[in-house]
Amino acid sequence: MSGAQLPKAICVMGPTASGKTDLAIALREQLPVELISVDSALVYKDMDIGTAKPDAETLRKAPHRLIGFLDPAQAYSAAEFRKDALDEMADITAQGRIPLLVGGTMLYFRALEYGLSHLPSANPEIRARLDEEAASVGWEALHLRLQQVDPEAAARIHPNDPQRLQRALEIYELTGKPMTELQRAERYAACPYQLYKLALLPEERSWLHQRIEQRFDIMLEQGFLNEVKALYERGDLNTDMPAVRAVGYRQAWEYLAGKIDYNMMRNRAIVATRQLAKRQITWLRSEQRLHRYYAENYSLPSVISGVSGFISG
RNA sequence: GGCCAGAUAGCUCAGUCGGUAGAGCAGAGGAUUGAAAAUCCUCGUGUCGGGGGUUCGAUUCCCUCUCUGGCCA
Repeated sequence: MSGAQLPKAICVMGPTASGKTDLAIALREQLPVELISVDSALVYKDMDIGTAKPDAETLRKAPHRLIGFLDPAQAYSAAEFRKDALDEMADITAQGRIPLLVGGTMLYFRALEYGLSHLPSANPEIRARLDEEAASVGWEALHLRLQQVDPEAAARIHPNDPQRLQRALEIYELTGKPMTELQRAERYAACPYQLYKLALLPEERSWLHQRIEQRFDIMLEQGFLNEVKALYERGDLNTDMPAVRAVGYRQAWEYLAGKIDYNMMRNRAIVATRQLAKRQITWLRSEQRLHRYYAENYSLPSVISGVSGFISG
């Protein structure tokens, strides 16, 4: 139903450790595509090993956009991603190539495809104040307050979900309008591209679990702890920052702070990665018009022929 | 070899003054609009180590065997 004249773009989705990067690089070797990363952790500089960022040599041969451009002290957002990705996509399209978006941050894919409501961006002062309030009166009290100003949002947001509670209250303070009302209004234009979405999903969860564990041990061998130590010793980073909350980094941080021992760090990091993969898979289940391939044993030629059909179709 | 303490959900453990059991973690399912690798919600039947005894009834008491710690030789 969307215009056939729209430029094309490809999405390669999948949970962490499913082999998305390898597939994207293989596709780039055979098709006129340029890669854009869709990953909330890969945006950071100095976080290479623990985020499983493609190494320098790989990036030289197969450049990825939206990788390693942000300092770990900075926050990023789905809205910024959407804008940055659209800019990169326009650039690639102007060169006569096709954007291939690869990653595992499903909210970013959604924001790109379906757009976002017109909402104010995060306001650190208001958030800090709400945190203080919550510390003294508790989030339940703030949930009650939300009930007064935006009963629908209060009904949707669980009292134990501080992050969303805070966001809803923040929006109300910034705009004087309930978040629900703003979300009902029209969203920013959705993606002005024709998307071909494919996903790598494990047929057996245990296969992914094994890969996750092996990959973390390789990261440790590659000096993951030194990488985190360098961040830790900067002194200006803390565990409230999105970068430091990333899977693996958070656990390594606790280890460096002497709060947990090495084995606990390793186990918790692996567990956190499995849980991340599970959430990613949950997103993928509800994804519409998705071309699904088994991560364990898909056939590259058949993926290529599917994508080529889309490109020339 | 003797003595003591254990053996209960995938793991760590609680508990039943005898009426077949429950937490945390793990795991699974779900939500997801400027933090999203985040933040939340829901889900717990397992020969209560094996065998025997007492009892209306034993995972709970008794005996015995096996295994695991610790102490003494």
